[in-house]
Amino acid sequence: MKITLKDIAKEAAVNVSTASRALSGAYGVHADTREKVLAAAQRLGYRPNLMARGLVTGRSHSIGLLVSDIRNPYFSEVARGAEDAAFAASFDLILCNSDLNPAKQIRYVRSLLEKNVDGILMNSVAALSAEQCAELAVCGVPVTLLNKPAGKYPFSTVLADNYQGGRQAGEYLVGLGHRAIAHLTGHRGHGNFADRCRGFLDAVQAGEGMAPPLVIRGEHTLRGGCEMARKLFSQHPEVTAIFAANDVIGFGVLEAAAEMNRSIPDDVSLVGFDNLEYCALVHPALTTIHQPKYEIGRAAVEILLRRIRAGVDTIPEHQVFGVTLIERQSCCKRFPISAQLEAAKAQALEKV
Amino acid sequence: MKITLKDIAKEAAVNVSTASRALSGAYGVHADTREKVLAAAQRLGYRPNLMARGLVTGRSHSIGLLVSDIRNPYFSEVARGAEDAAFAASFDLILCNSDLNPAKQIRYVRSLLEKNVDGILMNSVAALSAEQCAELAVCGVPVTLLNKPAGKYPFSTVLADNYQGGRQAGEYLVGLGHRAIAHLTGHRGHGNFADRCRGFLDAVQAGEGMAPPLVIRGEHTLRGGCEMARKLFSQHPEVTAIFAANDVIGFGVLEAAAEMNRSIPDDVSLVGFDNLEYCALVHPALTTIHQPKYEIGRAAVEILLRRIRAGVDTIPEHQVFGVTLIERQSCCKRFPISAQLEAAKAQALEKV
DNA sequence: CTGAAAGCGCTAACAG
DNA sequence: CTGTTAGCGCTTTCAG
Repeated sequence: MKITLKDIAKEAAVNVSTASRALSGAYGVHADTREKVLAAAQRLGYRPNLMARGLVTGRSHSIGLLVSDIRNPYFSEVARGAEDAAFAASFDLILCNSDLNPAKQIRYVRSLLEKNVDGILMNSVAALSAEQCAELAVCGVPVTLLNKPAGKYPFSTVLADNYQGGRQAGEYLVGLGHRAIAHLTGHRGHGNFADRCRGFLDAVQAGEGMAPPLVIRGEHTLRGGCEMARKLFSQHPEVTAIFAANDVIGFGVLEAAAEMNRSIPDDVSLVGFDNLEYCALVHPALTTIHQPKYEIGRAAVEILLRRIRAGVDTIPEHQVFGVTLIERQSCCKRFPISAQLEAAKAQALEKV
Repeated sequence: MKITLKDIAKEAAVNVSTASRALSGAYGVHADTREKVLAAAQRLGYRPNLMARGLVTGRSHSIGLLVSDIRNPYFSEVARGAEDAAFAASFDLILCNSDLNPAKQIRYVRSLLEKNVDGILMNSVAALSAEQCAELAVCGVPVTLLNKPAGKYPFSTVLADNYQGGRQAGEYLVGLGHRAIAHLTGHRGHGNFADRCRGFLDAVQAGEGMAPPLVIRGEHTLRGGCEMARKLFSQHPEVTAIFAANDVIGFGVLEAAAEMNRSIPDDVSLVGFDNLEYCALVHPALTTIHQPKYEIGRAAVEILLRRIRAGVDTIPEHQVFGVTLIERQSCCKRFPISAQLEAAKAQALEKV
């Protein structure tokens, strides 16, 4: 038999509303009565029913977290940061794995809304149609997007500086002397990947004597990375460096390389993105672009929480986190055909 | 303005109760009226309020998942399996990270109960006191434990055959000729680790000419594994093999070995437990005991769901999954002092 | 088959 | 400061 407010009101010989006030620690209740109520609640082991409370207050004290797949260590880091921040604010986190499937995504959102979540955190609205985005925009609760610019919609966003990251990766590889570089990324329309790609392409195009960069698209998973790399290795022997749009893809490249007897970094250099813990453990250790995953998750719920308190109609916040290149063992210097060109440039510089 | 049942009742010119029945697809409502109601609901974009429904039905259609840390790839696999099963049954999953902290754990449980979750899935009640376990046992919702025998409490359980796994690891290492083997594990009282340890010790004790096995305890994380291994390498140069209680600890050993210039497997062999995806990627690839993580998560919620439907007072189910050793590159054959002994045995066998 | 009414447990005016 | 009174949105008897 569950203990309700009514029970403790009776026990303390007061009205339920008084009991409610006493327990919610509000003003307007005599110290003595409060004591009495608190004691009764204690004695009976009272636990409030949050559904009932939620029904009247309209808040559930829970937020939805929609990621493509929690098994991706990137998302488990983000999720942990998010959950810690939620816990600190006494909010619960409802975990949803969308697999980037628009139907699943929208079904999750609707279900979260039916449960009256106070806010939604989501990874990718990539696959969503305009109507679906519009539905989200007016759903009545604040939404913050992870790693995706909000575009014209009133969503808050928290992102790593994906453009700069892509650019740094590109510049690094170009600086190492690579002239034929491939980029392995996810399917088109994936927001953060698009920015990484742009940054990378800009860096490559700024290099001299570069072969036109090759962009290969596939699943952004270990399996996908492996498949893309197999294709690349067999069809494009000329490329000497790869920029993988995330570490997990990079790990797939490592697997494919081992399979096909291509040495990394001797035959081909590899740069990843995310700086997962496992980068240091794989062989060779993966050079990558670091982004603060845990902090992104935390910041995302903090921003969401602020907006929940302030109201959906307040203006959305945006936060971008810097990224840095972490050098490990997956890249080598190269002196390809353009070596002379570089030497000449060096001479020119010395004369100045 | 949110659309309620009342709105659609008015729109369809029926009573709310009729609308309710029509929408819940129940018997006892004329086909025509049902059509009318469904059409109205469609037109107005009606979405039921699950808090209100839950308040009367007493069910929330959500279950709590309590793990120590979702960043551990073991748990993200389990969580994904669990979430998929929950999604299939239209249940939501509330993610909680306990860090094995009893205070946090109990706070989560209480908060879940206040939210009226229909069931709880938890990883470890290790640190819980007897009273806390008792509280859980009578909390009113079914509980299923992951990787932990239920003991005397009425919890369902889903576990890998941890004893056999530990035993297989031990036998494998003994069979390879190792005579001084260490076991790196978590702190005492961690259910599944205890069984792995027993299995391992039994295997070692069954070996001939074995040095007494060394058991070192610490955090069951990469950091912890690293620390334990550092200690081991510096204080016990005689050990030639390590059984890590899980892969993550094993990864820590790899890191420590690299740091201290100990070669794995040439100087010391290493076996892990879990068979995480990253085992194949680390260097050297980790030999380990495979357990079906995704399936464990899925089975756990399926069992939980069955019990939710049948009632808390039904008898708990128990399911154990088999494990297998996966050979990779982290182990070497050894011919230590006891080589003669083995040779002698071999001769003896040949004569038979 | 359908409507009326009660109530899930709680909060929030509104009087007193 | 405290009690009374309404609901929140829904399901579920209970009559009709």
